[in-house]
Amino acid sequence: MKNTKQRAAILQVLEESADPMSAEEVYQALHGREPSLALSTVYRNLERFAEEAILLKDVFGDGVARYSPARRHGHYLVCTSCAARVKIDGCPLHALEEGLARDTGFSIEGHSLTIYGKCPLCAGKERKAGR
Amino acid sequence: MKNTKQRAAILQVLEESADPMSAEEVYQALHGREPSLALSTVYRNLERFAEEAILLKDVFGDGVARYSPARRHGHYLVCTSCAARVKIDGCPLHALEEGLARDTGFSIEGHSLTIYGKCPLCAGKERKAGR
DNA sequence: CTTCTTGCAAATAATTTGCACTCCA
DNA sequence: TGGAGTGCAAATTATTTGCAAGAAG
Repeated sequence: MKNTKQRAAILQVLEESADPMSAEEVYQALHGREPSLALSTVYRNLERFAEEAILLKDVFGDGVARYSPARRHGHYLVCTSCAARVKIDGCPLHALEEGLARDTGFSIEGHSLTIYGKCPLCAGKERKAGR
Repeated sequence: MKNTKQRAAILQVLEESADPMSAEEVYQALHGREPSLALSTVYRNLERFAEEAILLKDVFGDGVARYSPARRHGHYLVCTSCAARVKIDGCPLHALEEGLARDTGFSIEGHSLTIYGKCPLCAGKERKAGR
């Protein structure tokens, strides 16, 4: 994999972001720095990085794929009303994965976990509004 | 929510399917039974059912949303090469969710969990081919 | 050099939406 | 009957792809 300016920039943006980003968001973030960068280049490289396990690809409920550095392993609790997000500390799955690998012969590469619910604010609003 | 022939048919197909289905798949499955059914109706109702928590919506890595009966709670181990799927028995998350609800004030509605890896067959092939 | 990448523009594919008509409650 | 639900076709939106020009090793 060749080392290009565009690739470095894309990875840098994602490293600096606290949240997973969509292709469009990465593209917007880079318009200042790299005015000629093409959106398709962003797509191509995000996909490529995901294949190489450098980034983690996650398709959210809205149908938009978002990416985050693979090493930064985290899961979120997301509100289905306002999309507020709370990070879940710790990951209860490593133990499970070991057992699965043993039982199925799969070599585990990763996992995607998101928990959905209503945050206290939205739960309150809905109760008042009667949905 | 009114009870229509189309809605009943859509739910029935999903109940009978062992695997989560996309809108397109549901539509195809019903073409014989309900020749005039519109694809947009399938989309609208799947989305509606998901809102009502009757179905569980899950957007896979290929960007296609698939739905399954919400009561049938299951998680899968999927091969990133051939898409083979193995069901994971038991769900280790209910305990985690209780703790989260207490800590964050969220009312938990559900979660989505998929574990990725290579199945023994594909792992073998790649070793031979040298990727 | 020569192969991998990029930019651009055009092509896809999944999903959504406007509108007139239909059917359940 | 009245409004929720449907079918159809057109519109969106995210993502992909072909191709000629450009840059990395």
